[in-house]
Amino acid sequence: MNLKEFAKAIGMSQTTVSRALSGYPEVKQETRQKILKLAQELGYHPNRSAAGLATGRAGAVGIVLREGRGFDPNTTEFMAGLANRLETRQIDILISVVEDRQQELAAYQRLAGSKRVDAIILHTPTVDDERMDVLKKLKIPFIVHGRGADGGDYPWLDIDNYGAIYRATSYLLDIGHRHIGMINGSRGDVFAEHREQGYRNALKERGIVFRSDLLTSGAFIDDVGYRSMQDFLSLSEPPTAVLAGSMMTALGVMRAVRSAGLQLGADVSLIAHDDVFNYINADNMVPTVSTTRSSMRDAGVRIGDILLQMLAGRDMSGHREIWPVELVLRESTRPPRK
Amino acid sequence: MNLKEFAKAIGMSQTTVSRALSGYPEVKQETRQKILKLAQELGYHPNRSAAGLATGRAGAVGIVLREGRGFDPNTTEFMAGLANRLETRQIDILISVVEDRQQELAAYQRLAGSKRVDAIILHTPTVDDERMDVLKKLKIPFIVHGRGADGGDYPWLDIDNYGAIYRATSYLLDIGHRHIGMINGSRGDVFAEHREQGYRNALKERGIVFRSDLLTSGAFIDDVGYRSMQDFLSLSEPPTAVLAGSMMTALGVMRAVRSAGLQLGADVSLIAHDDVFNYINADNMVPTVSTTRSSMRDAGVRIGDILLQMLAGRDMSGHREIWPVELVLRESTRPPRK
DNA sequence: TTGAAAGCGGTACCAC
DNA sequence: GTGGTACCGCTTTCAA
Repeated sequence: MNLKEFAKAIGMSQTTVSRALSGYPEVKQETRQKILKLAQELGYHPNRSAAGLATGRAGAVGIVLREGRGFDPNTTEFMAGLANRLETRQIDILISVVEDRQQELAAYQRLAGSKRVDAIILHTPTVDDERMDVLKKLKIPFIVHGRGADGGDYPWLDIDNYGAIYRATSYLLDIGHRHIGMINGSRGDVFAEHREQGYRNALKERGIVFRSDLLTSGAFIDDVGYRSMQDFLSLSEPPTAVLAGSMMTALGVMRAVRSAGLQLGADVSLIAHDDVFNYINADNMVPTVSTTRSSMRDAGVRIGDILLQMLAGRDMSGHREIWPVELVLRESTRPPRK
Repeated sequence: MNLKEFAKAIGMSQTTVSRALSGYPEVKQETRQKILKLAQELGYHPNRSAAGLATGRAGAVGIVLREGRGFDPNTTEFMAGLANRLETRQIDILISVVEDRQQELAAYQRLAGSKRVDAIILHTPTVDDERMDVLKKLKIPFIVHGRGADGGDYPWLDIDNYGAIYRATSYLLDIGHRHIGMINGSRGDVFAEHREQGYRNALKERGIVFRSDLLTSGAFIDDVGYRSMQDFLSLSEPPTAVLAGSMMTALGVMRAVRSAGLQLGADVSLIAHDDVFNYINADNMVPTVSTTRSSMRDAGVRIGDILLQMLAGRDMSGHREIWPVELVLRESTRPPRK
């Protein structure tokens, strides 16, 4: 059934029906209620393609994920929050998966050019990220989860990665650690650079010399945590405390510590960054793991909010948000053995 | 730029341009190449809403996820495969997130009614699943990942959950275990029922009496594994081997075993089902974990294949696929202590 | 507050 | 092999 048929069936004009269903104010309250009810009963749903063609809006936002990186638990958690928020306005999320940067740019071209989405969400910006410029040229609204190296003139929302690691490192120094290892995110990702700065500055302020053999970087997977920790433990002067970039990394670290016959907390301290997943919980580990905590899901919800405002035509170009990160101390952090 | 403008700019008719871009055979090869090149250069992309309106096809498939269940690592892995396959034909994936079954059905109504998607992917069917009937009534093509309790007359792809657990259980019995715990998926999910059948039948064939205190069920999260295992260990006759429904569950099991001062492999054997994630690896655990293995990602790719055929108009209604599951033995399985 | 009708940008039938 | 043009179903201006 289309609008014409439906309007005829209930004895109204197409115009009035369309207005009633789209919530325009000029329709009498009573008329709207009646139409809404009838649409429900007869099962009439406006055709999205037709509406999109007429309005120029797609009613969807796009997000492009890179093969092998995209669908990790982090992104996933973020999307759950995002979807949850957008669902309230019937805005759908359109997902594309690409293999490399090249293809990603092509995907933006396609999504924007064919007007398949009204806005785009960019995530995990890198130090030399060209994507923001590309999207600007394509004239499609976008928001960045994370931030560019330049903190550019587009809306973004990021957590305080610098502050989180600065505080975590400072805390470890406060309780006496002098050799602190760090297993960071991938080199070139802005958030990882920020974390490294936080780490280095905390060390510098206490006059501790930075040791390059105590810093590794890589994807947030168990294996990277394991190998990095093994490498650390084989050093002539191994770290007495370690910062892990994610809970997955932390799992690997814990594994390496156990394999070496050491005890977490007692022999080696650990603070991991926790994006808060429901299927893996720092409080449930043995020992419980200290974390710098920030909810990926909440970030998704908030970005959904901002997107909805952008779609409503509000100018959000100057919007920036930096979320503080909690430091939650648990059993995995103790002063070093004498 | 729209078709009219573009066609005029390159001195061709709209018809020819449209046909060339959509790959219709009647256009001369040479003409097509020229048009393709020009479109690229001038940055012309057909408007998807307009094309959708004219063809009645949306160029997207939909998948509805339930809050708190949807975006787990399993679904996520599946989607990566799916997206990868659909991308080759520029079919997008549209995601909706809902809170309960009620809302899920409403989402299908909306997706189908407004012709936002051309097909729908259903996953994790339950024993009394009404969704397949709803979609049939909505007359929208769909495919099920998993299968209904009735193995109904719609396309589906599933792994051999029954066989996987039957074999795993049989193996444990073969090497001498007589008390085998099972931490299953959520009650009511068809795959979990199949697994339970496999478990029970293997026991029955060896004349082992089923013990209800050795069977638990719940979400595939670390915590459920931990608690279930703790409960098992507190029994007067605890199991000497355990089947875990997922790798997340396995992590919890391992935690409980360690907490109890026991050693995996030596004191308690473990076989976990592994959907193959890249960020957590059974080979990397200590000890390495035996698994029943099936790639969620591959299933996503294959479902993408089938969907593309359905969209091409092929009748797939009788399509069924059951994938075998590998049993991979590692260090976590050993004969019970005497 | 309601209605008639002109687009929105493609597709695909029909003619050449 | 190529081109003219009547739709596809909704939104929104303009008029009543």
